[in-house]
Amino acid sequence: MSDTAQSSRPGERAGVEAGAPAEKPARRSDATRAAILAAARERFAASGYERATIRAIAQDAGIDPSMVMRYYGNKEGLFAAAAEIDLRMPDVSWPDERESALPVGSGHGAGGQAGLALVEHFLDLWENSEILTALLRVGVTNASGAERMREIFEQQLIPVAVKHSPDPQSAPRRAALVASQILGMALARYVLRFPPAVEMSRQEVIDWLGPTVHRYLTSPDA
Amino acid sequence: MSDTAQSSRPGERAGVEAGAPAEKPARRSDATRAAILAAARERFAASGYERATIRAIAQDAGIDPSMVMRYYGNKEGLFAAAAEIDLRMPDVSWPDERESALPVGSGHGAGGQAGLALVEHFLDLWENSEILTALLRVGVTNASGAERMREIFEQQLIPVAVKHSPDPQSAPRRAALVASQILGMALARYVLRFPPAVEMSRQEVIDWLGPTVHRYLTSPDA
DNA sequence: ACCGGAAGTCAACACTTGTGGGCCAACGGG
DNA sequence: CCCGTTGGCCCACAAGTGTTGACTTCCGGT
Repeated sequence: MSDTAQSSRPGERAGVEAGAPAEKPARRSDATRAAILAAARERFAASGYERATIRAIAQDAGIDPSMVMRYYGNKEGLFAAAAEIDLRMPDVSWPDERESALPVGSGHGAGGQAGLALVEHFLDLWENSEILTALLRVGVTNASGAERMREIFEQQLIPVAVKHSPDPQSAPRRAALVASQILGMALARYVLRFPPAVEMSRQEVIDWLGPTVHRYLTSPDA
Repeated sequence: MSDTAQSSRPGERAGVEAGAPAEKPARRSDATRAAILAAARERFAASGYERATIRAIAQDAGIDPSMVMRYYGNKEGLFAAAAEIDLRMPDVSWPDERESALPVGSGHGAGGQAGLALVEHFLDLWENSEILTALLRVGVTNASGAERMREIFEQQLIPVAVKHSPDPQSAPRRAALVASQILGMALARYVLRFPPAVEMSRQEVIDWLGPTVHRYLTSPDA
């Protein structure tokens, strides 16, 4: 009800976070806003929603807690801003039968290029940004966090599945299967840190999950 | 440091929770203890560690918050007690090449009985008790919750993998892969509630995940 | 040089949380 | 029948939370 919050536009262009509509007034406070967002992502990723206190985030960003309120309205608004993410899923022009000069899927051969590439892409995402960890940590205990994950799943993952599934009607289920395997590995490897999952090499993960994901996407079934 | 807590023995024998050492003095307060534990599991499952307040748990159990402290020492102690779980993994005598009069894995045929049975077992576990949801919700944001999950993984899941993997040395990694797929599906279906994952029928889940799990367990690879 | 507004600080609020101490009631063996 | 033990409740504390409003500082345009 209180309209204390201002427009709330991020503005950084690093890594994964946010798309690039660009062309904003460029306020003087943009640096602070970005600092807050970065600190928020870090804290949300490290501690989840409840333990990531506004005070701690503000301190990380080197400003006063009240600034967070000023710029993002309340804690939920801050999370909503921090959890804005573009998975940058590989486009329609999928590297499916490409020449592939890279030694991708080394030991496996017929693993299915689409599956391998997908797993690879998500490993990159997960390892180069804390935002997915934050999203997962919050999504598991917080209603709006879960809602945000559902949105991302629907808007960014299902479309990919549509392009690759033999039957467009089965795409959502296939996307859910893919998500389950990829989120599950992220859970085991980056959040719960099951030792064997952590110790697996990147290539091992790709070799094991690639065929699974590929099958979920393309196998003719129901 | 304070030894306020008493011995803390559960005592119920329902569903999944706890093993059955049995034969305890049987105190007069056992009913209350069980009520607390049940309420705690419910709250932990529904809200995660931080939002499951001792006060709320006590109210659900119909007693005073201080009783929780008396019986379980502190909140962590309560969680530790509530998260005691026996997965009751099918024994060595695995239904691997059995006659299998049941129409298990109906549509799939060569899906691998071990994989199918495992997935089935976990679906049962997940749907008949809130404890696994509690464990997952807490494990994702709480250090000792994650630790508990690692213990369960190591003590109850790896042994199963050992029995089925061609190479005992690769068993931990195989167990981690299995865990990733099963936890991931639980995450998508029971926690994040991705609509397509929720709408899939039990048999569909079994048919899709069964072969994956079977491959992770038995496929000769690294 | 002035001034309006933005950026930022400070101190406080209302509330919830985990936790502990003190007190009362019921029980059951001697 | 009595009294120690046990089960239970009430109240309070200290710490930490999100959130707010008033105050100061700084900047850029006129």
